[in-house]
Parts: sequence; C-alpha cells; structure tokens
Amino acid sequence: MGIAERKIRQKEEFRASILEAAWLQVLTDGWQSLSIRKIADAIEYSIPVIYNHFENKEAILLEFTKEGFQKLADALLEVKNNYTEPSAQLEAMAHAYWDFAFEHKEYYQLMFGLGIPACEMVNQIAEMKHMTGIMITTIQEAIASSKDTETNYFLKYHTYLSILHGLVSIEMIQKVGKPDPEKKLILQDAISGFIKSLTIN
Amino acid sequence: MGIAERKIRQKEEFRASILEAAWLQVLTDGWQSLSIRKIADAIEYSIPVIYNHFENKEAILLEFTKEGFQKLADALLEVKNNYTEPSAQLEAMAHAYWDFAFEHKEYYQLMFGLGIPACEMVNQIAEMKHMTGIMITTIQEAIASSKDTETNYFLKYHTYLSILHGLVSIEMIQKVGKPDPEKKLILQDAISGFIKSLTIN
DNA sequence: TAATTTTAGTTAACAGTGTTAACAAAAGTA
DNA sequence: TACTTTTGTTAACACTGTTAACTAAAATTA
Repeated sequence: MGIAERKIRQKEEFRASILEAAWLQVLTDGWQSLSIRKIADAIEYSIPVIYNHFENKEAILLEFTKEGFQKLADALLEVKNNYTEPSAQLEAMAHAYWDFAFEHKEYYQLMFGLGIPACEMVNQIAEMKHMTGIMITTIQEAIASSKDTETNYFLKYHTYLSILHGLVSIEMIQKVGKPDPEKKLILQDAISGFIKSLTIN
Repeated sequence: MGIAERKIRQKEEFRASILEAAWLQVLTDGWQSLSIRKIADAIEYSIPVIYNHFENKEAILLEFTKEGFQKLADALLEVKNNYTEPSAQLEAMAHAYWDFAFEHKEYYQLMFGLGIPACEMVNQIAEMKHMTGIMITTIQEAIASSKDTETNYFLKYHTYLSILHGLVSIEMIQKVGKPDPEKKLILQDAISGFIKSLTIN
C-alpha cells in the first residue's frame, strides 16, 4: 500500500511549499505584508487549501516561531560547546544571541514581537523551553562554580535573558538595517557586568 | 470675531472626543481591536470625519505614543527629584519605569511594540527624546560623581534603557495580567548590578 | 435680505484582510 | 462500473483603512 504513504508525502510537501511561499513573502516584504491570499497566489492554488494544512494564519506563524527558537537553540549550543568555563559560555552565548537576532531579524521579530500574544502559549512552545533550558543550565553551572552557590538561578536566568532581549530590541527599534558593529560594545558592557555579579558574589 | 475662536475650540473638542473614544476602545479590547469604524460609531459620526482631524490611523496611534512618553517622562522626573544621589535616582527611576509599564500596559505596548516601526520616526518624537534626555542626564551625573569620569555615558544610557525594557518586555510576554510583586527582585538584581558597575569602575 | 462661497458631514465605494459554506472534480475503493 | 472519499474551487461573509462624490448647513459677500 504505497498509495497512503505517497499521499502523506504529498501532503507534507504541500505543507512545506506553503511555508516556503510564506517565508519568501516575509523575506521580501516583512511580516505585516504576509497574507493567506498571497501565499495561495504563490503556490498557485485557491485560498481554502491552505486551511486544509493549517488551522489558521496564526498556526503558520507559530510554525516559524518554533523554527526560530530551534535555530536560536542550535546557535547557542554550538558556541557553548566551544568553551568549558560557564562564564565564557555565557559570554559567547550572548554574542551568539545578538548575532542570531540581527542575522535572522524576521525570525526574531516574530518570536518576540508578533508571536506569543496569549498567556498560556508560552509554555506550549517546546522549542522555546528547549532554548531557555540551555540558558538556565549554563547559568546553573556558572553558579555552581561560583562562591555563592545559593544564588537564585531562575532570577539570574531571567536577568540574563532580559538584558539580551532588551539590548536587541532597543537596537532594532532605533535603527533599521544598520549592522553597526560598534553597538556590540554595549552588549559586551552589559553582559560582562552581569557575569561579574554572577561569579564574584 | 468669536466665531473663528469657537470653531477652533469645537474642532479641538472634536479631536479630543475622537481620542477619548479611541482610548476607551483600547482599554476595553486592546490595540489590535481599535478601528476607525468603532471610533466613528462611538462618537456617532460617519467615518470620514475622523480623517478631517487625523491624517490616518497611524496619526492617532502616534498621539498616544507621545502621550505615553510624556507620562513616562513625568513619572521619572517625579521620583528623581526625591533623591540627590544619582545612583539612588537611577534606582528609583528604574522602579518608576517598571511601575509605569505595568500600570499603563496599553501605553507601553504602543510605545515599544506597535509604534515606531519606521526608522526616522524615532527622532521625530520629541516626547521620547525628552524622556531619554532625563535618563541620559542622570547617567551623566552618576558618571561625573564616580571614579572613572571618562565612562561612555551614551553606552551606559543605552545599557540602562535596554535592561529596563528587556525586563519589562520579557515579563509582559510571559505572563499577562499578573502583577507578581516578586518579579521586582529581578529588576532590583539587574539594576543594582548596573549601578555598581557604573559607580565603582 | 438674497446670492454665493465655504465648511461639515454623509453615502457609497475601492481594495484589502482572515475565514468558511456550498459545490464540483478528481482519486481511490467495492 | 458504481459508490465513496478526498481535494480543490467559487463565492460569499464580516471585517479592515481609506477616499471620491455628493448634500446640507453655515458663514460671507453683494
């Protein structure tokens, strides 16, 4: 019975082509411009077929949100493995986070801008939990090898992520499309302060 | 010639009533739900009259963005004046910033979320420059009374604002409508680290 | 006061958006 | 071949921001 398998495969390909067309649209004109109709146009099908593969537009966005968090998690893990000292890992991960945000601006804006509007949804995105898990683990390792091993790791993780997201989003708001390398000084400044307070205290 | 004056007054009142109706709509159903039609309905006029007072919907949003930055600036100035030490001022302002964000969630989300999409616009909002000016001045005062008076104040201002915005927006994303007072620990943690690095170095 | 101009406000439409019900055509099964 | 299921289409609904064309009222001028 290869027919059923072929159908599943075709369905998967169809789904992928929808996402591909959507992503192309996003890359050329941004999230705000993405519409079901444009996707339907691009794949040369009528509008309702898209609803056979995705419950609604939000489901399509959710797919990209997951993809984004997965990519970010991968990027963090990769640089983390280049270091053994937790503090060095945190610093490298901070730079990787920054680089990801500006190299994949579209992903980042969806992940932390348009997406995640509802409250319960946050914990439903496994990919996000995965990413934050990497951060939390590293924070815990840093605390474990510090003088005060009783430091609240969750508080520190929250601080770490907040600093990173704050730096990125303020930079994204102020200047669009400027890959100002000098701005990494700000990242370096903020993150080294954080790491100091984590390792010294 | 009181007629012309009365007309100007009426026009101003009309404009105010549009903003009032819009704000009511935002308070009840959020920014996403705001529409020109609903405003027109609320003030019991037809749709095009709104375009006699505002160029487009964005202009209405811009009005609230300005209002928001003005309110934030006021809040910062008020708490700043309760202290003389720049470091104490920065700490108090951080708390005021946090409080403003969650007491005026609608304003904050517009100011840093929907609004300011274009690049040039940032410097066109005088109210925003005013607010950041207050922050920058205080940072400069803190640096002036520190050991290293050569510290880059603009870098430190950027870091300060980024930490605040990061904390607020991460908190806003994760939990909607939870006034968790424990979360102020994170603010305290991050901001005291920043102030330390500002005054000690 | 009467005629004219200016202003204020309306209706109706255009060009979009997400979403879905009703139907036709193709594909698979008996 | 006849029947059932899947697949895809057309057409519509209920919205959105925005604007052109028109009418009624107000203010100005002769």
